[in-house]
Amino acid sequence: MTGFNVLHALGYDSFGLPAEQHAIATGVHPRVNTESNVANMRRQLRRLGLGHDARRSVATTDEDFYRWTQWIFLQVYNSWYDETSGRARPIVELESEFATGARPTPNSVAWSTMSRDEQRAAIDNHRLAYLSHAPVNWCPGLGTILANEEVTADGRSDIGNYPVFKKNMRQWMMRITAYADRLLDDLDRLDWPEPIKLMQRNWIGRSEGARVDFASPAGAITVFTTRPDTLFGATFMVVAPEHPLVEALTTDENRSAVEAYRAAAAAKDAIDRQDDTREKTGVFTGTYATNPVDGSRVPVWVADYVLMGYGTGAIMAVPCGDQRDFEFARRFGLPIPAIQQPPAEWFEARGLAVQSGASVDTNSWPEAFVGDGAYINSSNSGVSLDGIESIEEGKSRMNAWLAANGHGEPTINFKLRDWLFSRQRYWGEPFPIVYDEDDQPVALPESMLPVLLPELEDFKPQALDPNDDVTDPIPPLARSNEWRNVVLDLGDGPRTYRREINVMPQWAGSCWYELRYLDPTNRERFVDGDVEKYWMGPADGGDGMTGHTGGVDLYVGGVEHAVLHLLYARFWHKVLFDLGHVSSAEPFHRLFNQGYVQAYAFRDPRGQAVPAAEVEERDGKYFFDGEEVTREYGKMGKSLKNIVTPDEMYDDYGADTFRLYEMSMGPLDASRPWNTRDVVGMQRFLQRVWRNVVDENTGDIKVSDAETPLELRKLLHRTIDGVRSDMDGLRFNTAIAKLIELNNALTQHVTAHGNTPREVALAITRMLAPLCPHMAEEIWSRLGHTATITYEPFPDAESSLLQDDTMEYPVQINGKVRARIVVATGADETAVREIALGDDKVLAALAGATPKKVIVVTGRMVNIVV
RNA sequence: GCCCGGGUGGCGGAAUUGGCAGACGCGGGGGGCUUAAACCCCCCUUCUCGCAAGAGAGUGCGGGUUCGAACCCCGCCCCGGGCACCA
Repeated sequence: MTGFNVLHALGYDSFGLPAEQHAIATGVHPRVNTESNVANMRRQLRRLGLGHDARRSVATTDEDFYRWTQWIFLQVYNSWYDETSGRARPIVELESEFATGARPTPNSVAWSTMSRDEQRAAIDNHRLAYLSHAPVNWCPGLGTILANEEVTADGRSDIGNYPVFKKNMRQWMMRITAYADRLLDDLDRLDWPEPIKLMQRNWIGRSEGARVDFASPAGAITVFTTRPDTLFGATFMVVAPEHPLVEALTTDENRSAVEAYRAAAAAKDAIDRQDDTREKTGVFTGTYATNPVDGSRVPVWVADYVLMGYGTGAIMAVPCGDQRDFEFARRFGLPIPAIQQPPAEWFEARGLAVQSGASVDTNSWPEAFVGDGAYINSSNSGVSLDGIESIEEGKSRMNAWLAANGHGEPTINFKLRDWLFSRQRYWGEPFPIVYDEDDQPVALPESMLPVLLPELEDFKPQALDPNDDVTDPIPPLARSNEWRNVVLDLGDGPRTYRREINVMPQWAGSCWYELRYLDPTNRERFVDGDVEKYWMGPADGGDGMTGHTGGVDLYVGGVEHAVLHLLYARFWHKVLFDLGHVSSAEPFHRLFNQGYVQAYAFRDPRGQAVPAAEVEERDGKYFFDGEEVTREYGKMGKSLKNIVTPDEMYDDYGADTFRLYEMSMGPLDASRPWNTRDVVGMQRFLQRVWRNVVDENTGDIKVSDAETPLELRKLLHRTIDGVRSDMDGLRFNTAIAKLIELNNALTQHVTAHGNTPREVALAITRMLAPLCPHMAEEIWSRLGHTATITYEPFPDAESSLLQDDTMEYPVQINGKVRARIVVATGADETAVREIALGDDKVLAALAGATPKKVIVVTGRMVNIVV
C-alpha cells in the first residue's frame, strides 16, 4: 500500500528440547508431534490473515533445511579465525601458510617434519568448530549437557529447572570468542533496543586490563587484573582450586589441607559455589611468590572465590582496593596496606574521621575503597604513581613499566566463553562428522549431505536421576548400530567409520533460518548470493564492514532471546559473511521486542490453578464451581490454565476483532494483560463501520456521491495524517484510536444523513485494510471493486485540510488555565497577547492586577504571570 | 548487591517528548428506541466539596529547577526483567 516490496515470513524452529520433552511426555514421536503442531499453527495463523508468504515458510526439522544447517556447520568447521586480518578464512589457507612458512607453526617446527597427527592437531586447534575435553554443564535430569547460556544463575537448567553439574567431557565447541570484539563493536551499528544491546554487552563482558607474572618456586603465576595500578597493594595471591599449578605450589606441611579443600570445592555444585552471601573460604599453599613491583614476598592461597574459567584462574589480591580481597584478608588476618588516599567525602559518607597521607589506617575501614584517589606508597626505583589522582593515568604508567621490564602486558579479557555445541539427545541435527579408526573426526563431503536422523523406536534419553552426577550420558543415537557404523569412501577407499552420535543444540537451525526465507527452494545453495544481496545487503551499498550492516529490516521477537539465539545467529552470520557467502555483516538490522500477553489466573483454596475461562466474578470476588478462588496474574500458559486460544476468539468474535483487540490494547513493546471482556469494544467498532457503509436489512451500499461536509473532510485528512505516522512508528494502538474517532464522527453523519460520503468510505476502508483485512476486503468489493484492496495505495492527506483558520489557545494565569481564546491560525505573538489580555475571563481573573510577564508560545498557549 | 525497564482514573492505556493531564476502548450512570428485554443510538463518567455556576486537589513518595514538570535534576519506595565472587 505504500509501495514497498515486502518479504514477510514465519518459520518453525522445531528441533530441540521443548519439542523432545513434549514428545517424551506424550509418547508420540517428535516428528509426528512437531508436524501436527506446525500444521495447527499454520492453520491458526492463516485464519488470522497475517500476510506471511506461505511459500517461504520453513521448518528447521525439514530434511531439505537441515541439510544446509549441516553444510554451514562444515563451513564453520573448515574455517579458522585469522587475528591478523580480523576475519574467518578457509582452513586450507592456514595449512598452506603453515606449509610455506608464512605462518609459524605452534612450536616453530618445520611443517614438513611434523607427523600427520601433529599437523592435524595444529590445524584442528584453529578450527572455529572443534572438539574439546572441557568441564561442561551436565544436566542428568535432561540427560544432556547445556551451554553456559542455558544454565540459570542458581545453577539449574533453563528448561525444566533441573540441577546442573560440572563434568569433563569431549564435546563440540564453537569458537564464538574469536568474534567477541566484532560482536561487541557491531552492536553500535544495529537498530536494536538499548536494553538488549546492554545485555549482550554484559554477556560478552569485555574488560581491559593487564597480565602480570609473579615469580614463584613453582614457576611464574600469571594473573589477569583490571587494576594494574594497584600492584603496590598486592599483598597475597589466590589461585582457583582447579588451577594447574596448585599441586606444585603446595608445600608438604600444607598438602593435606589443600587437598581436602580442593576435594570439597570439587564436590560443591554450582549453587553452593555461586552463593556470594557465604563467607570466604580458602587455604594457604605454604608458598610465597614475588610481587614484581617491589620484590615483596606474597603468600599464595587457594580459594574458590577465584574461578578457573575466567582470566587466568589466578589473581593478585589487593585487599584495600577490591571488596572480595578485602573480605578474604579480614577473614584470614592478612595485612591491608592502603595505596590510595580516599577523598574526604568517602570517609564522611561512612561516618569516619578523615584520614590522610601515608598514615591511612585501613583497620577502621568498613570496606575496600574503589575509585579515583591519590596514590600513596606506590613507587619503586623505576616507576612512581604517588600523588596521581586518576586511575586511568595510574594504569597507563604501570602498564608501560610492566611492559618495559618484561613483567606483563596490557590485555583484554572477555566473560564470553566458547559455545558448547553438542547435545546428547535425539531430536536435533546430526553432525556431518564421522570418526576414523584413530577416533579422529573427519568432515563428510558436501555430496554426502544431508546426514539424516535415523528413525528410532526409543528416542528418549537415558533415564537418570536428576541428582546423579556420576553416570555418563549415552546419546540416543548410540542405540542404532547400523546407523552409527558405516563404510564410506572418503577419498582413500572404503573404510569403516563411526558417526558422531551427539546432535546439534536447538539453536543451530535458528542461526540462519532468515536466510532460507529468501530462497527456500534453492537446491544448489543455502541462499543465492544475488537474492541475499537484494533483500539483506547493506542499505548504503557498502561492504558491511563500516556503515550499514545489512540484515533483515525488521525482526520482531521476544526479549528471551537476548543472549542465546541473537548472539549465536550473529556469530554464524559473521562467519558466513567472512567467507563471502553473504553480503550482510549482521543477520537482523532492526530488532523490535514485542511484549508478552499476560492474563489473570485463578487458584482454588488448595492452591490448584482452575480454568480461568470458567471463573465468574461477583461483587469483586471470584468463583469457580461455586467456590471462591483467588486471582493472580502471569504470562499466558498451560500451567496457569489461563490460555485463550485464537480459535476461541475466531469463533466468538472473528479474526478481525481479535487482531484489532491485540493491537489496540497497548503499545507493541509492552507486556499487557489479556481481558476477554474488553474484546467487545473492537467488535462494536467494526460493526459500526460496517453499518455506516452497508444497510443491515438490505445488504445495499449506503454510500453517497454528495460532497463531504468540510468538518468531516478535515477530520478525515487529520486521521489519514495521524494513522500514517502511527503505522510508520508501529503505534497500532493509537492508529486504531484515531480510526475509531473518525468512525464515531462518521456515525453521527450517517445518523443525520442516512449515508456515508464515498470519499470517506474509500479512505477508511483502505486505512482499515492492514488492520482488519477480511472486513476491509469485503467492504471494498461491495463498493464495486473487483481487485483486492491489498495493493491499493494508502490514502494521502491533503495538507491544506490539516489546519483550521482559527485555533484555540489556553490562557494560563500563574500556570493555571483560566480562559480559552480563539485566534487566527497564523497570528503572531503580539496579536495573541492582545487578545489574551483583552479577554473578559482573563480580565476577571486578573481582578485589576498588572501582569509581570506574559509568555506567548505561538501555536501552543499563553501564560500570564502576576 | 550491581545494571536495565516501569509506576497516570474502577481497568487497559493516551499525552506531538517541557506547554490544556486522562485521547480511544472496557466498566459504571442516565436517557431514547421497544409491549418488554437484548442489540442499537445519544449524553455523563479523575477525585473531593457544591443543587448549581464554580472552587480545590491530582500522574508512586519527598524535595528542586522553570513563567510552566507525567516529562528534566536530587533523594527514597514499590513492581517487572537481566547479571551475579568475572579479578
